[in-house]
Amino acid sequence: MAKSGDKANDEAVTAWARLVRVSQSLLPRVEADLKAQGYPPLSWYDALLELRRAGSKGLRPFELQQEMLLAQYNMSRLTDRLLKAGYVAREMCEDDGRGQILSITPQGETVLNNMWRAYRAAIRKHFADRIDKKDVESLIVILGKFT
Amino acid sequence: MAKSGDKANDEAVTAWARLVRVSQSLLPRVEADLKAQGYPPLSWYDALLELRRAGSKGLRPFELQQEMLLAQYNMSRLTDRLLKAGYVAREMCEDDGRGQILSITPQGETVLNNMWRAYRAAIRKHFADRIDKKDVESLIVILGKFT
DNA sequence: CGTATATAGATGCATATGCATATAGAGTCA
DNA sequence: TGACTCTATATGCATATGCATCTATATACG
Repeated sequence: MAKSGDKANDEAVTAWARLVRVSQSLLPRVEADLKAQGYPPLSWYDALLELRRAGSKGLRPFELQQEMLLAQYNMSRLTDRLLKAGYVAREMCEDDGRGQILSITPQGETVLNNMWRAYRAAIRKHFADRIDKKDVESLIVILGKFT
Repeated sequence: MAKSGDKANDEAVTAWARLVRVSQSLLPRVEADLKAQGYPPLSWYDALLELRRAGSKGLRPFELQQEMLLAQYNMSRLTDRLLKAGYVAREMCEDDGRGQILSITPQGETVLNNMWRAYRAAIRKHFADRIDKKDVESLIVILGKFT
């Protein structure tokens, strides 16, 4: 941040800086707690959660990729790892010869459930315990405006 | 997120999820704008900014590292890149034989200034233009409570 | 002093990410 | 149908990150 002579924008820059700093401070702590308990990265959790939501009809990789705001090649490689770990299953897509359909396996569901306990505890410890109810509600509303 | 039977904590989890999602959505866009204009990553900006703040007395790598919430080896490698680019200078520390002192070079100052224009524009476009004054102020207060 | 422990910083090796491009099937339209 | 374009997914190669460990100096303490 530097001089700009624009009060409103300066404040927005401050808010931006805090947003970035808070997330860059808290996310690694949460991830570290999960890792310390032997769990995979949060991206695995996000993918498995989406796949469970999708239920038995599964998801195409490109759908998951859009949902997770991932680059295509990162989705491709995350898929590899999840397949290798046995947490997702892949079948070829019948109506699109280029495509595949991913779905969560029972082992995937198990790890998702276990991760959720650890994740919830970490969110509580690093975030929820440090913010009051009113601020939580404000954040939900304000951040919810960013689509 | 899953069932927990705890209303307050559920809300905190929602706020957490939005915080993570907003930062994971906006940061890459901002970085992409900078990169499209030929600028280095934001971590370079942060380091150069801290070094400029420190002035002529410079900073020890470990101080910069703490300030930037970086792992030690990442600081070491960021230092390499900044040195190679000519944006920082390194001298040995007189009162600590293990240490060094980093300072920003004139080229570093130039790139910092130029990056700032692009960074400010990107913050405006992706963040400031999408949030109103009241919410900016709320964010500053709420996020400021985290450390 | 001498030994133990702590701190600053670097680095080899494994894994992850970004970038460019490849492959192959789908859609369009003459 | 054939030529073009578009979309879904994969991958080689370069760079970045994480992890463990190394070196060297500093500090503590008997």
